[in-house]
Amino acid sequence: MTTCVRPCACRPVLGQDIQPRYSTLPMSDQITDRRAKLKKIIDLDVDPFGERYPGVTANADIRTAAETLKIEAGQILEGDKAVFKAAGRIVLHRDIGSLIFMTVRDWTGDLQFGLSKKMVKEHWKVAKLLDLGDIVGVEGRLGRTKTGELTLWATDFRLLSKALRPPPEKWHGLADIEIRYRKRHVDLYSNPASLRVFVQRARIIDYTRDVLRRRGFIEVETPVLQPIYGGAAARPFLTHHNTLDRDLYLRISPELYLKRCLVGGLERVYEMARCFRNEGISPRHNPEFTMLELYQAYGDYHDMMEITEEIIGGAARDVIGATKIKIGEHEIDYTLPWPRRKYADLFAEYVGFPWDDVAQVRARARELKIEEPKLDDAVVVNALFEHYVEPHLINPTFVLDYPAPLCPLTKRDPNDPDVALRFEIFINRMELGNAYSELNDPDQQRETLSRQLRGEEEETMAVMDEDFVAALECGMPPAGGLGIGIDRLVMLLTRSPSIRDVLLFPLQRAEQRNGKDEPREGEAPAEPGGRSSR
RNA sequence: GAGGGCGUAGCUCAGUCGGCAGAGCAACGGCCUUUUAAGCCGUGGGUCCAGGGUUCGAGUCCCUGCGCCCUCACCA
Repeated sequence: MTTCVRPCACRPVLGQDIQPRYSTLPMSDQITDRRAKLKKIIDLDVDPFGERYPGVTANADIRTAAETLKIEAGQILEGDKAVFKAAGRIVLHRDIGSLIFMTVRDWTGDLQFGLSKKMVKEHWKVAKLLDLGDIVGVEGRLGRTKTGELTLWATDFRLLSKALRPPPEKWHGLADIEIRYRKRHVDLYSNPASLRVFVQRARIIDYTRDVLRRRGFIEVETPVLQPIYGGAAARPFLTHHNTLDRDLYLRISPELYLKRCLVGGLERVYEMARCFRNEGISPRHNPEFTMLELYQAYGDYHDMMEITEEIIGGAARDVIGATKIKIGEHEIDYTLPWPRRKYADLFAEYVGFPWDDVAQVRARARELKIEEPKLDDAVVVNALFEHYVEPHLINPTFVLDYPAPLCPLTKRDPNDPDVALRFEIFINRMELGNAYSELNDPDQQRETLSRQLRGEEEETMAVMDEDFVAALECGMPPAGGLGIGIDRLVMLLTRSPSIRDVLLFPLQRAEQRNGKDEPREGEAPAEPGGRSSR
């Protein structure tokens, strides 16, 4: 049992010990100062960590209300309509003797609170002990200062939480990218733009669910722990269940389970699926990420194109409120409908010859120093496609009808067995979604899962899942299926250059604690204070 | 995994040719009833990411390690 890390029943301890005995962290001078203030506050018989504070109006709503109230500069309004209760974190603080102005931020925006010695009376002593970063609540009257700034003049004020650590620099916020990812809580409260990204992320996901609900889909949850991984070509994470004494994989895709749902008669299903791939990390790749997958019985990949447009184009229009959104150097035009281009046509257009001209494909690959002899034809073709075509796919573009060997889970074109009825949606050169007319022929499925492409590493190769094929043998309706990378979608719509900017807590390497960071739990605390040294 | 860049006060950043470790914000003490990144006077604060080397002398040059970012590869 570790010592108590929260002031709860042991709160009086805080009043006695300025150096709290539970902390293993080095105490900077600023933290020492704040703890000294904490003690003073407790000595004033005030709870520095507040309590329920009901009836708060959001800062943005107070601003809206103020527009209809017509407040003159220098005026403090009389009457019930001017009384508001608000709360938030102090982000700017101006102490002018017996008057304090503070800019207080909640998740809707900022509002100036005004505290005067005369108005807050017995609370004044606590008010003088406030620091940047503290969370406060105020009940008061709306007014404007003589410079016209909307101000909530406190008649009552409460300290709702003392901040024992100082916030980052008030103007620049937290800029160090590494610390923004490692200490996201600090990033969120000091960088409003970061907070907004995650609010918008939630709205985009809500919007997606609304679209699917309107279309009659139900949300299901399928296993993350899977005895056999499948549904994509990727290296999995391996874990182990002790009681069953059995190795399990973290899913790389929910596909094979969602298709079992189709077999069972759940005709329209989707999942916001956290997936895990044991691959490299990049601005577009995180080991865990969120993929929307959905399956619609009796549909095909054309239905999936409609849904893709409705989700992505709709979210741009209705959540972001724009049909054109700039990211990096490009302005993406989300105006619907989006062009449908055949893979074969794009290949011929940008590479210069047909994709099924094996001799030319091999020759070009050799020029690019692709190690083509080891690879299957289709893999080489796709390498050329990625090299020559994908850089041109800036505005949303559906790429249709892929070489069949690349698509083991996709129905073949009845008129051309070399082609699979699959599309990928590209935006800003990035693959955002992937959809099939789903293969529902169990014999063909068994065959495509058995066949391995040269050029794939052993771990990423499709794995035969007999249980899944047996499910297909029970009869799966013809269906359209779609996967959309939610993180990538959020990146595009929020203009975020890295997937880490849209994940609250992206995976980071373990810290070795050289330098700027703090010792971990259980390690010896550094010498407190530091003032005496040197 | 390969290549390139970065790491200095709590935060944002300077630091010239190798010659006393700097600024702003934040903090601390003082003044101030209308501030807007408040202002003014004063004060404290550094493992220059870590370890080694070169040198009379290293934040600076060299080597090794760690972390982050970018590009590439794998992948979505």
